[in-house]
Amino acid sequence: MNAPKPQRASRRKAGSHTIHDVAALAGVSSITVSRYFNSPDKVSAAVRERLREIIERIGYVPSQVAGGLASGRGRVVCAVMQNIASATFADLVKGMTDELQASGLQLLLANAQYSRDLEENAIRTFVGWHPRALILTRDDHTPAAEAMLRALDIPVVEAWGFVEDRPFHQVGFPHAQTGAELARHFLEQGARRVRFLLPRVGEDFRAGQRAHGYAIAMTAAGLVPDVQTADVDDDFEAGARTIAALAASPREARPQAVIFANDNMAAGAILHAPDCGMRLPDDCALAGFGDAPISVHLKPALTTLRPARYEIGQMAARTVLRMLAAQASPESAPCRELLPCELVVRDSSRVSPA
Amino acid sequence: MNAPKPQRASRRKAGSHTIHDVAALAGVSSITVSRYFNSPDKVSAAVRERLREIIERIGYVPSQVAGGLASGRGRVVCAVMQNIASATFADLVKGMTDELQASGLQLLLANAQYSRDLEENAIRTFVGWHPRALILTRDDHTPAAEAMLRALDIPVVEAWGFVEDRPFHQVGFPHAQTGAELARHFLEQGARRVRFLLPRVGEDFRAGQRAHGYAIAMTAAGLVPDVQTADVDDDFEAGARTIAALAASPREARPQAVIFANDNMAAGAILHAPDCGMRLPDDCALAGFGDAPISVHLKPALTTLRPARYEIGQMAARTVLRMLAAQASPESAPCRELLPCELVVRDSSRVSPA
DNA sequence: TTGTACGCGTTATCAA
DNA sequence: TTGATAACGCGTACAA
Repeated sequence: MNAPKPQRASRRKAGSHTIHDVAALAGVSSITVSRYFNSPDKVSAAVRERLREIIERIGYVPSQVAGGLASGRGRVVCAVMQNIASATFADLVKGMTDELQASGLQLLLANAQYSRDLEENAIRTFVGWHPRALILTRDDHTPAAEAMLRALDIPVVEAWGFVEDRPFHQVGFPHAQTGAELARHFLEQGARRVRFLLPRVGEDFRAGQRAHGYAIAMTAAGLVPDVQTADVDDDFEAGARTIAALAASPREARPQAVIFANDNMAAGAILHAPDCGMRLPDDCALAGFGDAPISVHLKPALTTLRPARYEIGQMAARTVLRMLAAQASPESAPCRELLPCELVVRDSSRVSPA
Repeated sequence: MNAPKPQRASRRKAGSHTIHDVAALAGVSSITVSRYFNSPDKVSAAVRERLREIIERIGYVPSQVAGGLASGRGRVVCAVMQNIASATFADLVKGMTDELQASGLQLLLANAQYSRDLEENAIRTFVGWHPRALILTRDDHTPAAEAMLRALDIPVVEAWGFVEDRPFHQVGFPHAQTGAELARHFLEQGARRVRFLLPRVGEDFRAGQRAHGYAIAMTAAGLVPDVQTADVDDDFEAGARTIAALAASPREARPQAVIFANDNMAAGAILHAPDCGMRLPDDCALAGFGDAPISVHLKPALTTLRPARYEIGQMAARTVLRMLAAQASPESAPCRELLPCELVVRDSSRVSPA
């Protein structure tokens, strides 16, 4: 007497197998197949072998989507980069993926292009993916983003920079201090006139932080900071113009040393120096930032700072894994991983006696 | 007289809202909230406004995981890169994300490090995510990978290279032809002795393809190909050693032109040339590949090939979007998008009269 | 070691 | 325009 229930059309996609298909073929229940993947030791060796063969034969792959929904813990970690295509962030990404891959976690990437608003958008999108953790690459979020992060209840890592008094894990190095370190490198050699050159495109706010550190160090030494900004977008060209301008001014008036905000600007200066009759480092000492592959091959070889890019990405991922393994409550104190940003002294930064 | 059903503990996570929470607050059913996001025009303006306010207030974000499972169409596109941290692949990734982001599609990345086996692993992992499309960066997959791809029933794009007779969409350029183009550039200037220098680390098989194209062009001109391999890993160092070796051999014996497999090797040669007393391009003409930012600033400026990296990534994503929009059956002929790889002639490649 | 029942948060289908 | 119901594919809780 059963009223025939209206038969719903199955929404299943053809071609794709499910855990039930495997179970049916093996003559076991689907939960056994689930255990085969998630805790194989709870399945008898005989069944295990039978399942292995069937899974291999039909090419079954468990659905991450269904699994993530059912368990409430998807295998996803999200990261917001500031400029995916730059060497810095590409190296960070490689460090993260190398580390996460082994744990079966997928990295979801977004690109914020140094914009706080784009970062907020990315975070909002990521919330919908219910990630296990979030990796960011700045610490000055929009209020809305900051509110979302605090409400999230998952590990949040701020990588690349390294600041005090944040509620989130820090993995990186303090940028301002590295700027100061370069300044002192020149001051200790007796230089008094040291300039800092920022790129015209100001989106990389870390460069500004390094300039700030430089300014502090200069002031502390009783000197006047001399921060200038390039007048062209292309970093190499900016460096070339800088050295040309120096060549045109009398020796007593020009800086004894120039700190470029990045290696490309410094490389532009070094490559163009012969054309202006500037002999480096005798006529002017130089330093850069980033330890670009070419910096050691320039003549003179470029003094620069070497941030542990790959290692920061790796450590950010490792911190995520540690927090997930520890089931750490978000209340516990955030991790603080200080990674090296080494001063690499080469020929370009030798200050000539006045 | 209802037998009290054993009350199951809810597995819901605290803090996170669901579509039902929103529905309850608004006094509508959950499907209406679903419609608010997926087809707002089917919801009355009054309800729409009420929902907007509530969603904003509690910070609700729809679950991509649940939505993907229910609809069978997750908002995911997967891409397998060969070396995430290299400028080439970083630019490709940026092109893809820029294009996909606007469509609300998430890019899942994997790194195969030029290994076919790692690529197969990545594809297998990606299958579990039920992506809407797959973007690969080579065309010579393992048999198992090839089988998976053919069974997948989603758009598959092979980007960066560009070959014939593949069942998948092609977006890129033919690498062998660009090698031949460089060879002809020198042959047309009257050079007879032209060398091709490969990096020692042979993982970038595209360089090998360019060398092959070079060899064909040389043979076609009745000349003997001269493909050599660097004896150090560092590309700059390899270039420097090459120029030093040339300087040590008599002019009649050494090549009139050298094609370096990438710009870094060529840059190493140019930077080291003055130290060996080599005057470029008079003593030897040079060319590279990749149009690195520095190539135009070297002295002499480097002749090189400029692949449309970003545009290839962009076009790969665009092809994916087109196929998804068209609901194209996998049977229809694959797209073929040939993107430019322009020869950029600068001073370094001027061949001196014999 | 294996199985049953149900829930995860959303969307497709059908009905009103 | 709105809603009730079932289904997506899997994991958890509990029972056997």
